Amino acid sequence: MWPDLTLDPALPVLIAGPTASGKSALALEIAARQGGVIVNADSLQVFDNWRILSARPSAAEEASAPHLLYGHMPFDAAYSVGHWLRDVTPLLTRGARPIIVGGTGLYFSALTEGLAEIPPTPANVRTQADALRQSGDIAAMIDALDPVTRARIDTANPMRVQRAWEVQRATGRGLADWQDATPPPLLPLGRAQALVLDAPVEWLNARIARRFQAMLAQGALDEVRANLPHWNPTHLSAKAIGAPELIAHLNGEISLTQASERATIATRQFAKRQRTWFRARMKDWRWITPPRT
RNA sequence: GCCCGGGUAGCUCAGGGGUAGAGCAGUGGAUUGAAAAUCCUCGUGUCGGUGGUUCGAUUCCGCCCCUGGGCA
Repeated sequence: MWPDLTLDPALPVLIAGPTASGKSALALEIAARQGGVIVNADSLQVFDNWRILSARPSAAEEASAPHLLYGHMPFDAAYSVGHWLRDVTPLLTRGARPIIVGGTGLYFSALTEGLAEIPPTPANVRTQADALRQSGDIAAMIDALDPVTRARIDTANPMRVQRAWEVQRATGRGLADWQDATPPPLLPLGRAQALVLDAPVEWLNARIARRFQAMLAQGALDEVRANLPHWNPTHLSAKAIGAPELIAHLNGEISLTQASERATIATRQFAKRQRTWFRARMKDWRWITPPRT
């Protein structure tokens, strides 16, 4: 399948790639050939409620090699790149050689480039910030920032503004200042074998469409139905592509065909954003083209 | 066959005598704790065809073609 892929069995492997590009299959193949523990680097596959919809490895696949950080968080948990980095840290020094695989570019950047050690935002500060942002007074939040942070962030992006405001408010120190004090990375590129799957757009788009139909055939609708009683759009797990669409269908708002179309389009748009991230941030990774299937 | 609508960007449609514009889709980009999130950028297309009127027609008129509805 991957004939010319030579890897050092002792070095950690990183596998990034757009959704539906075949990352998990590659990870399994490497684990089968050389051993190692497969570690999730995908922000949605950490949740326990979306096995099918988030394209997590199947139970059989998980049984064929050790898998960590998959579905280990409850559906209503808060999770972020900071949590993930703390979850990954012990795995880098203990146990089998990690094969870290996922589509969340930010997680990989945090791992290989470092992440500022900013304390978590207290709930009351978050609540205050949510209220401010929702009141539409972004300008007031921008005004409260120090000049360096203000110049560094995208002030047209309310979420980036809110994040900077929360850090300032909660720690009394500017976001830019924190970022400038970022510690060295846990796993610099030089100590890993970093692979990016370079999937041709047309090939990937066809796979995306096919995969959503396959998810439905595997029971995605039942999986979503099971979430209906506790559905809450503000949960992080509710951001899973396809979840809001299938919820809308179950509520009788749109047809299954419409839901499929919307979910497929959203997945394509997501893959495009991933490609942009990888192109810009993973120039020094090893780019490999998946075998045609 | 007759009557009334439509035929404009990949899709849905707006507009209107001086060669046209929105939404969606798509493109490129940003992105250090919501990142499957969030945000920014980019709109030339025989305005169905063909004759005519006009300085000038995608816009008005004739005919033709396609299409939705109504009457027979």
